[in-house]
Amino acid sequence: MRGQALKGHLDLLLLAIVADGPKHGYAVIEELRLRSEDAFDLPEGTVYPALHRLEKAGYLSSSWSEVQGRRRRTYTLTKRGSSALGEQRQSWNEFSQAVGRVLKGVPWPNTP
Amino acid sequence: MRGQALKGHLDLLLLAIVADGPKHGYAVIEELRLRSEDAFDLPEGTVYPALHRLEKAGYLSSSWSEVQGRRRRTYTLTKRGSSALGEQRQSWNEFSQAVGRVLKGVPWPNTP
DNA sequence: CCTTGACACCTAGCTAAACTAAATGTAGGT
DNA sequence: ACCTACATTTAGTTTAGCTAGGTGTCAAGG
Repeated sequence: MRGQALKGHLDLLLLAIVADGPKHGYAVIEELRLRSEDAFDLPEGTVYPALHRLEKAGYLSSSWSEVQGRRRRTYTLTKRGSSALGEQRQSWNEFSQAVGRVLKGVPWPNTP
Repeated sequence: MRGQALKGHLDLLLLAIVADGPKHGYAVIEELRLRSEDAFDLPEGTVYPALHRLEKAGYLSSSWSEVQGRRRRTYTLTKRGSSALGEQRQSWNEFSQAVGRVLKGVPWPNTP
């Protein structure tokens, strides 16, 4: 599934990563790859704009720092971001369960 | 979740519906709403073009008929569509499990 | 009779998300 | 000197899903 489409669930994933502690963009990418066991190996051009989007939306805040000559932008989950994460977890659950029901086949109870 | 984004998993859902027997577009929409318990209530502008896409891709074949004065285009899953469905089921499973792992938090084993 | 709503199909055009493909720059190793 | 890993940025392409209309049949109700 490498380099595949995240299709609208990227925000959820990013918020979930940052929820476990502030991280800079590059570290978010690594963590996402690590946690998903290589399923999500996202290009920078996907993640960085998404982080900007989330900050603009007020879900993340960022601050610059310099570590060994390299500048980093570290993101922290805001309060709004935290509640957004909660909602998005919820809707992911509903979504994935709904897909499960569709894939399972006919919805009628057993008619023996 | 009504009127929400399906984001790339629509093909899978449509193939799964038609896999349970040939159906015309309108019936696909109803069946999808039924099976998902109202989670997926898709506009025609979403479903019809998707069915056309799937037919063009060789996953569905269609034939016209007339039932009580109304013309219907009925879609049937092709062999290629059937194997595509198999693959897409698989990749849905991997995808949803990967999301699950990310949402669950840190991937390391318990360190007591 | 005429309107409304369910049935049944179609599509031009908009939007936004994910990606490609570049660019910039530091640090460390060969 | 060059390459790779680290770290960030963004202009531009693609495309999926949706909006918002259009066409037409049939049955029911006012």
